[in-house]
Amino acid sequence: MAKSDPNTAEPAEVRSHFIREKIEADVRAGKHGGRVVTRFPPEPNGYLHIGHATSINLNFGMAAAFPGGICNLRFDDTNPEAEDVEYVDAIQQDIRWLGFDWGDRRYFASDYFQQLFDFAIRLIEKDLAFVDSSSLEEIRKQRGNFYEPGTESPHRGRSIGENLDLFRRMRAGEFADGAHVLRAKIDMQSPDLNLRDPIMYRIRKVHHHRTGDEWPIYPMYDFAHGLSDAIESVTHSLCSLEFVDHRPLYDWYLEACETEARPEQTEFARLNLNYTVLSKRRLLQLVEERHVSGWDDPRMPTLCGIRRRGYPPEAILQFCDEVGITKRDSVVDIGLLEHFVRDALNFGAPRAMGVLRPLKVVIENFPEGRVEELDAPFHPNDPSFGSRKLPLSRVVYVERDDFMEEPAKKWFRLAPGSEVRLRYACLITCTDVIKDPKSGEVVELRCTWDPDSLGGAPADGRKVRGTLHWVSAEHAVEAEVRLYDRLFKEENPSAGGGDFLASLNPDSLEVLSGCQVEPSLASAQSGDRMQLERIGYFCVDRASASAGKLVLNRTVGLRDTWAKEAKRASS
RNA sequence: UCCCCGGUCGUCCAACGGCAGGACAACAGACUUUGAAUCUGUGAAUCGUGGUUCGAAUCCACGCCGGGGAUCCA
Repeated sequence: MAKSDPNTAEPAEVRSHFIREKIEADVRAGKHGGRVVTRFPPEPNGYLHIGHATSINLNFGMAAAFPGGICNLRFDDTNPEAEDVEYVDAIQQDIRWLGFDWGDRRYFASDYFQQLFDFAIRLIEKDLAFVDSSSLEEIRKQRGNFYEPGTESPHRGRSIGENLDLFRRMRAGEFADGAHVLRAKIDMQSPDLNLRDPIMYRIRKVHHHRTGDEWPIYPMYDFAHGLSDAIESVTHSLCSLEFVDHRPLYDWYLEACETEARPEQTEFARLNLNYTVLSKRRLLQLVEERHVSGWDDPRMPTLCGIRRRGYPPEAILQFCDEVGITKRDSVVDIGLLEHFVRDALNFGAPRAMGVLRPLKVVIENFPEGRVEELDAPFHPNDPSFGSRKLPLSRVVYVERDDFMEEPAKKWFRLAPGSEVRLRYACLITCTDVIKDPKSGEVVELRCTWDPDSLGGAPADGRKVRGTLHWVSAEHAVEAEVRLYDRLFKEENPSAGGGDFLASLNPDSLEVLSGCQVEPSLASAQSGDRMQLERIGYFCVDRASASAGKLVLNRTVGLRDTWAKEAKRASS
């Protein structure tokens, strides 16, 4: 076998990228004392999705790639209005699930509110910040626009003493929301609008999920982020491309505050995937408007969603590595993710048999009451998985789709008169087709078996092309199966500024009840993954426990070249 | 009209002045008790125009195309 077991295999050769190269060069040059400290900085205002996995993998991965490297988890919780502990908990769970560990280095930007405040005082004392009492509209007007420079605030010339006094009183809660802001004194003429006297603090008398009502003022992202990095002695602050324009400001704050550590910001392109949306706003909308059952709906691109769907974390990591890190903004085919999911599950998931849409088959020359116990391996190419016994009896179920009354060409499954193999069991030949007299629907097949083919191999060695999955009717376990398809019909649901909900795929979920699966699955536990042979990979949904029945989620289907050919022939 | 970042097979990534290569997808075949997996093979790209150079995907200029940037969000 070319590929070995994923548990023992070397990780695929490490693909380099410009950030890894930069860090290597920095370490070689002894920059930042030769240390590597990164951080993953989620805002706790939403659930993590597959796009975040790129950043998590990068930040934790780079830290792990260098001796002594560390990666902090830091919640960027400077805007209490949207943030919540619910998200903090979920985010931690998702990162752990991906396999990363921040040790005891779980931080919050809000842990630094006092230090940040002190930095702000220092900037005022250096006459690099001032309290502006302009209204929101006035400040917006002062900022100018892309084509016109800004104008200085009339309060820009306040004395240091007055600024200090005002800012302290802002902190003390003496003023109403919006009465004043603290602004950095930079350059209203700058072509980079971020440098036009950006706001550092605003008054917001709202409850913070960690600091409670202690602070009536909250720092803005640009001020808080770089300084938080500096406080943590982060060396490499990796973020997405939309912050490129903020880098001069990031550096300005560090310089102005004369921080000891001088972290460097480097930007990379965030992940885009076709047939899905990856914006917090849209994901939140899907949840709130009940287009999906929740954040962990298996159709969601959230980490909890794909976890429930059955995607193994190592597949996601491999996907991240394969996609790489660049500054180009690109759209990755969801098929690549599915490839890695299949790849991981092919090696890691035991096989089982289950019939989604049962068609009854009576084996007429199989004695009533006889049960054959047949040995079937849990994995065709890995004996370490062991095997189980499959009971074979006179009545079995096969997949409805595996029978064609008028077979297509190159069809080698069941059809009147055709001989097929029941996997690991025996050869059967279809002798009769029984239909519902009213509807004409095929309701039962009558077959005969070759008793000398027990186990699936005919005594005379004749070739039988078709092999079908099946279950013994009297031994089968009933299950509900949820078939998932892509959530959106369009490659880019958000294209053209139109309503992304318009491209929601109405067939993204199909629930099948009355499915029949082999008895060994009766003991399957929530989260267990398996391949249902010839159909796809599945995992046991957490609803199984409460529903009192087996509920399986289809993680991803098997590649199906027959379906592809059939589709081509019909079109 | 301003600033910033990008443009390499259908898609994603590599090639760091010296044979444009890999992965996914596609296609053809081998093997097969999963029409899976595996194996073999095929087709498929440097945005354009100039310039520098013995030699340019790579450096320079101009153009074109795409993305981002004006919140008391991050």
